[in-house]
Amino acid sequence: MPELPEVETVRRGLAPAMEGARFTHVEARRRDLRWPLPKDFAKRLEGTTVEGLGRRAKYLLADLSSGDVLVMHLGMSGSFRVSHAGQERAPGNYHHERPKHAAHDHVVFHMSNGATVTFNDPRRFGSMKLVPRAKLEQEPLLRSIGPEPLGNEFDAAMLAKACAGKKTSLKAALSDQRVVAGLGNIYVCEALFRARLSPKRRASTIADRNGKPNGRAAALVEAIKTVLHDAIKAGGSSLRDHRRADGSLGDFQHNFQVYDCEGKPCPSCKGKVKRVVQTGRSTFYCPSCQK
DNA sequence: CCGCGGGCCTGAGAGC
DNA sequence: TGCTCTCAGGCCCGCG
Repeated sequence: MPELPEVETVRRGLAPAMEGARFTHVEARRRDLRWPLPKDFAKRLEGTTVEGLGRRAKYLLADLSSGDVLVMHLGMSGSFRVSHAGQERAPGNYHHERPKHAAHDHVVFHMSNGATVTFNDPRRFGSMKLVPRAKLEQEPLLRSIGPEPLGNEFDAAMLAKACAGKKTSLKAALSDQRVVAGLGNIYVCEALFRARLSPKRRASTIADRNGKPNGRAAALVEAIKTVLHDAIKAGGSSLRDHRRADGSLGDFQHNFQVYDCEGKPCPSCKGKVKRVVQTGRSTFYCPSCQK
């Protein structure tokens, strides 16, 4: 899945189909997602209107007229597709059959504006949950998530404070949603490269003894914001699963400097990009540029 | 509390 | 061609 730029791309694609529209019919074709959908999932949605579609970290949040918030996560392989009445019928197919479901189409929203929004997720690490708006603050899935990296309040002081005293690596710290929201394996690698910091460096070394930020913290914040902005502008990265809601691919994978570039020349020094495994996941970096 | 490793799933791609 | 193996963008949980 999808890290922050991919989720934001999906949100922007879904918003025109969902905001201001009512769920006329909901199909919960498979309820055994990461967490089982409740039996009354479809019933609780039908008849309600989507007042807004937002995002927090890698979660999509649909604010509903019923007073619930529909919390959605794409897991590793989840995607949404939007289609409109008539569009799904192939030319020449004059039988008035219901459109066929593709494999792994688990949830289908039929909207009052004629849009059909389909959630597809082969690995089923994705999830949906209905949470009363008044209880959103206490929602365990969201409660301990750190600052939004593109928000004004996310700065060097905040990142340094979150990393101060951490014995773990910068790679692990930035991947921790409690430190900063929305980064995953790709954008952590890319941000560290742009900040010229080693993924193996101890996280605490971006702060001084009092938890105040140093130049490394400032460079890292700048790199995170830049890489996320650029990736959103490109519609996210399409490696295996991610597509925009209209089916088109994101473009940012062409701008990877190190991610998935093992053995290729570093764009900066022309040395070789190296792959190592940290906490069970691949890390890509340039050992000579990133210190 | 912290940090790590396992497990959840399916599919794509490499190697034989 | 077909089998087996490894790996994949995330995150919760239990362990030490």
